[in-house]
Amino acid sequence: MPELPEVETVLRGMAPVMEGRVIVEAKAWVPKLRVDIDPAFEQTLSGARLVRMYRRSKYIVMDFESGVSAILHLGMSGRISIHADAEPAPERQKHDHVTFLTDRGDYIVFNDARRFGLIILCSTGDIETHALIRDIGPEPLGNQFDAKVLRAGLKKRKSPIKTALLDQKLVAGLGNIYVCETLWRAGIHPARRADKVSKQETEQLVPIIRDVLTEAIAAGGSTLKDYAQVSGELGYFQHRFSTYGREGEACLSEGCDATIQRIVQSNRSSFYCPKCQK
DNA sequence: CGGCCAACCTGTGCGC
DNA sequence: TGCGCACAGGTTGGCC
Repeated sequence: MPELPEVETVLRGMAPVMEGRVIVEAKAWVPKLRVDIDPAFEQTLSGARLVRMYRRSKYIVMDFESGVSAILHLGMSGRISIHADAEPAPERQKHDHVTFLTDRGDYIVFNDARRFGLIILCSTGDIETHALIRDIGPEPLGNQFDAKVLRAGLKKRKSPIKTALLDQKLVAGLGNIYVCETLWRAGIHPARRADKVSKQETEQLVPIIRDVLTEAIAAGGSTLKDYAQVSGELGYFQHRFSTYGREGEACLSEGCDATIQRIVQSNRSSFYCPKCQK
């Protein structure tokens, strides 16, 4: 599920239910996900008031009034579901790892089959310098991201452009799906060396990245299996994929008669049109 | 440091 | 129906 648009969708579902609320009960049902869950997790957050939630790259940050923050990452298979005003408590499902109950009686459940996700505690003042966050590049939808920054990042890399755009140090939040979609719109072959992407192409990439992400957020993200939104509703951007998962199908570019190809780069599938992307 | 691969872990879908 | 394999939206540690 979770690249930037999916995480943003999850955040927008969680924030109205959690911001301003006291977490009456926080439960961690497992000792660790990708990293250890703080042994004091339940004690620290139970009774704490959540004052603000926001997204940084693919991380969701929850600031509590006490000065502690929780950093949440959904990994590959992480999902959040909200059970509004649930009484009695919803039965715990397989792979439900963390649960919050608010003072309004809403349950928030973090489920993650593969356990590549994480939830850690950190002082609110130390978020930006935390090892998970500090090296992340600019937010693609923010003011810090522009052609100049992107060009500087691409020029010093000899890796394929596909790999470079997946690197969170260069730009935050892109994952396999949205890099494939971006490169198709930009007409750039995923195997092209990053430092061979021209200045003009780099200038085009910036608004393309913004457009792809903005459109995906507006669609509620992409749903590959199960649900994307906290309510259980499906995102629907997957119906607008130009390349991702479309190996052997027709290129959607006007007048192009080629079919979408799949190659493997750094152990991940890349989908592209051999005619449109050079 | 840059670049590449394996590893983390479970589930699903497909060919036989 | 069952088995084995390939593959899945992310990140990182270890090795050239």
